[in-house]
Amino acid sequence: MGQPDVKRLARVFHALSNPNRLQLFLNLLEESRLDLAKGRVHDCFLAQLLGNLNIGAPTVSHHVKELADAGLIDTQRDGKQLVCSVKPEVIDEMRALFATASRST
Amino acid sequence: MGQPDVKRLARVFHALSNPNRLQLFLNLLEESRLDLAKGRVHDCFLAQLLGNLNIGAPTVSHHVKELADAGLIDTQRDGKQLVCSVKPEVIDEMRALFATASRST
DNA sequence: GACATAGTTCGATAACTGTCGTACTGAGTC
DNA sequence: GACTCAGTACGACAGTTATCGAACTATGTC
Repeated sequence: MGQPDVKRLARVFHALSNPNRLQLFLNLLEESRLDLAKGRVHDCFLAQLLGNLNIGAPTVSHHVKELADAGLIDTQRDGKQLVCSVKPEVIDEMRALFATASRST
Repeated sequence: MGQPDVKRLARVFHALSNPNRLQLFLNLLEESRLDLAKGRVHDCFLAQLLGNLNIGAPTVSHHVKELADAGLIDTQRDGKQLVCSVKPEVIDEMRALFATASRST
């Protein structure tokens, strides 16, 4: 028994374990929230997400692929640009994981 | 804005990015839940958490330290044994991070 | 076709990580 | 004190990772 998805979960966490990659993801998450507030679909170009980050394009590309492989984000091309979006399922999974946990009183 | 705690967050995720370490943490989390249900403090000895894990003592010790360094757990000695407990604050932090996020459907 | 833009692929490399075995420490028991 | 038990410290080693620069692809514009 035991949870059989520990490996997959670990891969998710691993994807978030690099500061730059995490920042990338948080930026995207932020964008998604904004877009939800506006009631439209989030269409976030990669270039937008970089803002702060001080890393080269190849590295970014690599990070995006890692996030996608871990199932954290979806990507698709729109012309020249790459459109990124957070996968809600993983968010739900995270929420579930920490939901029942102990609470400080 | 930009969150200044990205590095710390990344360290937390990093601590959970190894399958064995994650399993260790999940076991502890499970124990905590059980203990909360029983209305008593969680007093989980390291040895209990191992059950499934197929790794040597030195490695376990190393992982425990990583979890503690990342602020995920607290440890203290009780005689010969090591007592571990999940730090609620981090759980809260995680919950907050994923709380507002997009929801499917 | 020439050019620009946005991202990718391909090594290479320095740094980090997980695991181990061995040796150690500290607590408790006889 | 001798012994066991639970965990720790230390070094070593194989494997992984983040980042880079250079060359490449694909899309769109002139």
